[in-house]
Amino acid sequence: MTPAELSSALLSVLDAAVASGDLDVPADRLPASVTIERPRSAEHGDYATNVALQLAKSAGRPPREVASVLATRIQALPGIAAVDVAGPGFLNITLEAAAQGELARTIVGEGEAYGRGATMSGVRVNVEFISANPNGPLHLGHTRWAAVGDSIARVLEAAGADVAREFYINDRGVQMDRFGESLREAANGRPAPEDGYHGGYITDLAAAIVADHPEYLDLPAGEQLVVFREAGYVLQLKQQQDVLTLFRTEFDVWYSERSLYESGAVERGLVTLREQGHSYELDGALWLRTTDFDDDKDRVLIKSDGETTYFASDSAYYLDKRVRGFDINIYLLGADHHGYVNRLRAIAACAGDDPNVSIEVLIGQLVKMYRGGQEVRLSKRKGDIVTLEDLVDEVGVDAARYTLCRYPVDTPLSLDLDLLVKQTNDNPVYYVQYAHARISSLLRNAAELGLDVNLEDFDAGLLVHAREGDLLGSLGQFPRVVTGAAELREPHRVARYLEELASAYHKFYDSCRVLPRGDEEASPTHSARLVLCAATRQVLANGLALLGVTAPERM
RNA sequence: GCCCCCGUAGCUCAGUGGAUAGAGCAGCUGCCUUCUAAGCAGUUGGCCGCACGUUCGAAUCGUGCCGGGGGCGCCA
Repeated sequence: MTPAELSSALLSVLDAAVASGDLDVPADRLPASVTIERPRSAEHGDYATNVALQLAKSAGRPPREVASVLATRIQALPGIAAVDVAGPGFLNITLEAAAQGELARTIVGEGEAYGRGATMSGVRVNVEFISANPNGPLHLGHTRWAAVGDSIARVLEAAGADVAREFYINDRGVQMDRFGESLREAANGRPAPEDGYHGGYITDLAAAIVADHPEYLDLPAGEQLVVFREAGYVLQLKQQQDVLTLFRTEFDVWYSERSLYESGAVERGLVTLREQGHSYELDGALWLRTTDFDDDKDRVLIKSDGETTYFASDSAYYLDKRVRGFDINIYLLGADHHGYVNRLRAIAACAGDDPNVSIEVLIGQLVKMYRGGQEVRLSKRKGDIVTLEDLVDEVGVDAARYTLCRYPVDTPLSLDLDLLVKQTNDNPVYYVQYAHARISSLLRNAAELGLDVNLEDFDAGLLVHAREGDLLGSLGQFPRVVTGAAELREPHRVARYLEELASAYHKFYDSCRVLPRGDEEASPTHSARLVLCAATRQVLANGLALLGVTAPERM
């Protein structure tokens, strides 16, 4: 029996109790679903529900009395071993071993589909993340969004949503010109301009461009800026794309800011905003009245000198996403962009959308990094940067992705590079991966003994050990963890869950022998445990896949 | 000044209003002649920043303080 099945069974019990008059609760006070949770302590049974506590007021009776009415009826359900009323009115439910053990069969049968759901089926979601300027390598901040954004997309897909991963290329504006200028100066053997970029990558890029196009150096300075800027753009974007592929983060859409202008999207966007009546002219500039929607000041779309602002691009970009038919547009932005939240929401509102539905801005706190006990400062201008590529070289894709996904994004993150470099079990990713490798090895050994994972002869009632019960209980939580992570856009819940599951497995492994020893005959218990192992391996693999981390067969 | 985030064990951090607040690391102590010891078991460690409020029940929700970080542009 899965937790979901138990929950709906309890709802039926509730309805029956009300229908028969045992409980007097108005129909509109009945819950839509019954919450089931795993008690922390084993003495509180396999599952617990607080439904009696919540209903006590509507029923006009003490919680324990409500609980006791329900307990009698729950006791009569198939697969229930015991029901206790505890504390202020909790119902603690213990399942029969066979009912609980059947979960292993369900998981092995469903395979990769176990944990996937349909709660967001039919919802079209755009997840935009990283969105860097193509004028330098992706740094550690971008790396956090790469790992988290991609995992959010994976978790949403697992919940049934139709997801597009999108990277907005900030390829317009003065930063690009500074980039071109810095490349030109480097190509000519001159130091970078005061407000330009200084990193070693500039020298390398400039050299690569000159190698391909020595004739660029013969052009006038103004033209050199343009050709170096454009050639650098192409090379740098390609480098970003390659490193993201290495990081297992694939985008469905690379959306160029320039293309908003070339395609007429900006024009169309300005027309839409004017039609909705929220733009106006003042002092020769065109403004959007975002203060109508919680922004603290109106924003300029077109400056008095005729230039469009970055905000105009943002508006046009949102309106273009809208035309493309997304129900929810998720933006992952750094903490230094929190001032953008209200104006992005105001864009949606000005366009006639409900920002509470169509726009979600996830503000992530910055990543700090320590090496040798000293904070590593990041500054792209100075070239003193730790790139995504550096991090992957040092700790590997798995450890990097897992570590970055393990924390909620609104927590500032401190990474100790020395610790990550060690690749010991200081890093929980190894603990989880080790569990998967351990099971894989065990299943290989089983195959050599001629034992297969056999669902036909599987006797769930043999899984009676306390550690087996704990493991089954943990396995049952997975679907709820996935939908919760999707709804809350918090993939770290998957990582934390996997650590719990791995722990439950290691404990089981320590006290329950799976394979027959020596000359021992293979018993039905051995077979049943083998199915339990296979189920655990499946859930570990499914969970790691949601984080973009590999599930190794051997370590 | 206004806005956002954070404050939980020595350190890094989990904890979607539930029962005795958890994990890893660090410290101490045990467990490998048979399935991976990257493991398991035990032990040490807490005014959940402070106060008041809402609730049957608050680390969690509200208000006010205190402390730390970040942000305010006809910049991009």
